[in-house]
Amino acid sequence: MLDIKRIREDFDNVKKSIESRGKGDYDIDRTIVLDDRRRDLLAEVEALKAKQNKESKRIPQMKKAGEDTTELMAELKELSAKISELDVQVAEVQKELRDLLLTIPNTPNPESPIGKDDSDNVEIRKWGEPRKFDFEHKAHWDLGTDLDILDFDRAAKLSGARFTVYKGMGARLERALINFMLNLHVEEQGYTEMITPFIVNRETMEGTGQLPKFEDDMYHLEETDQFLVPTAEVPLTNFRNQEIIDGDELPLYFTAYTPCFRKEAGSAGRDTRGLVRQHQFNKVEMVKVVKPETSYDELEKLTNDAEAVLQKLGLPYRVIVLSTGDTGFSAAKTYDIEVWMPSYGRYVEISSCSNTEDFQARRANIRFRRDAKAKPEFVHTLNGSGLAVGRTFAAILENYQNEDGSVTIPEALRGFMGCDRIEKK
RNA sequence: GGAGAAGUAUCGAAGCGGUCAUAACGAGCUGCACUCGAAAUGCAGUGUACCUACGGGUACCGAGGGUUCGAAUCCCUCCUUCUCCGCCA
Repeated sequence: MLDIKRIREDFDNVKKSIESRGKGDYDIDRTIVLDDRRRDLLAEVEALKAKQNKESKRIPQMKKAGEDTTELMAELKELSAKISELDVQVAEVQKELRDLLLTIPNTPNPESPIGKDDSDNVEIRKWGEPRKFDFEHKAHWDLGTDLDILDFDRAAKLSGARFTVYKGMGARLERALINFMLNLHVEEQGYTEMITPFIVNRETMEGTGQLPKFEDDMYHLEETDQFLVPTAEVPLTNFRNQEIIDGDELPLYFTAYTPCFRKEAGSAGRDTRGLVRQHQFNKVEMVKVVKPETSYDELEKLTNDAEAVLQKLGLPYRVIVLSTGDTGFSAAKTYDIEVWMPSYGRYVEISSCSNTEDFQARRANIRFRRDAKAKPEFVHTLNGSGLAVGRTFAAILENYQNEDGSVTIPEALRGFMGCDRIEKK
């Protein structure tokens, strides 16, 4: 959520920045109109309340003095009615303003390339060389099915399209990846491991920006008005919401494995085969809660932390910075990490690392105090996948496949797997 | 799921429908004094947000409603925690 004060004071720049994302259905001009109205109403009602407080205090005094309070009470009753009326109006305007602010995306960082979509993203760096195959390589869905470690058909029978059953060494590999990633983040990169709820309430989803705009993409439990998490970013970022954190505690580094649930509404026909786009997938997520002046350094480190996973697995990747038009709703700046996927013949997104600055912190009300006497300030929050496990699984199958259909296990995973290859039984 | 109890500022905790609630009291924290220094002690200060004609004003006692001239206090709904029972990995 943007600061209404900032919108007021720097209106032209904020508006220009938002509009660099491309067309949106939000009306920024209206925030000022509503805020003006809010201020007027507040001034009016607060003056009346001041009078009400003052006059009401006279009643016990008058009673004590034996005076008649009937007239004053009648007067105050009228005043009270007027205040109630104005209070309703204030509440309405405030709600309308908040609802509007909740639909306005974050202002992109000025360094993000201006552009309308992913075609304007800019490659920052590359690591590793895509493998040249001297045999006809297969896609991971065929490899997985042939090795009998992935079962898409029976998953469809259980649940529907875009679900997968991992079987035998497939399940083992998925679990190995989760453990490998978590160990790396915890032991070498200083993150605190968390296991969070996979179901969260509406307020929590609002805090990170999934709601109110993207409710259609989320799995909703109607009876209790709760949601299946679309990413661990949601519970991890909101973990300290509504708190004023002691500055000495910062920065906070959290990591968690969760399954992620997404309806993938609007992506019909895209990536229909394989593990790339599922309704339920596993992900290890990293979240940072930091002081504002450090957040861009932290973003670089966060991105490096995610890259380390791919480097240790020996998977070729590139890092791109998203254009303003492709940057997510809550983010000010985002690096995507894309892994080389032979079946696609291109790099495929496997991690997304974002600095949301104070956008989520405002929504979730996460503040900190630099020292005992300082005023509370909003923190900056960052999140990044480290990594999407299913896509990593797919990348390993495809990049490490052998001519006979077997798959070599990357060095770093062998301790978790207890073997160095998966082959047909 | 059933019965009961409780949610007050950083923590503990008091609080009759108003006149010592701008939330007592205790602890913590900050500053000062005392001290070679520390402890102990003493004194002072110490919530958040919004509005502002910068003089002040308003709101917040789990959340949201209601009654009243006036609500932390009375009523209703919901949430959370604790205890007991039931069920259960």
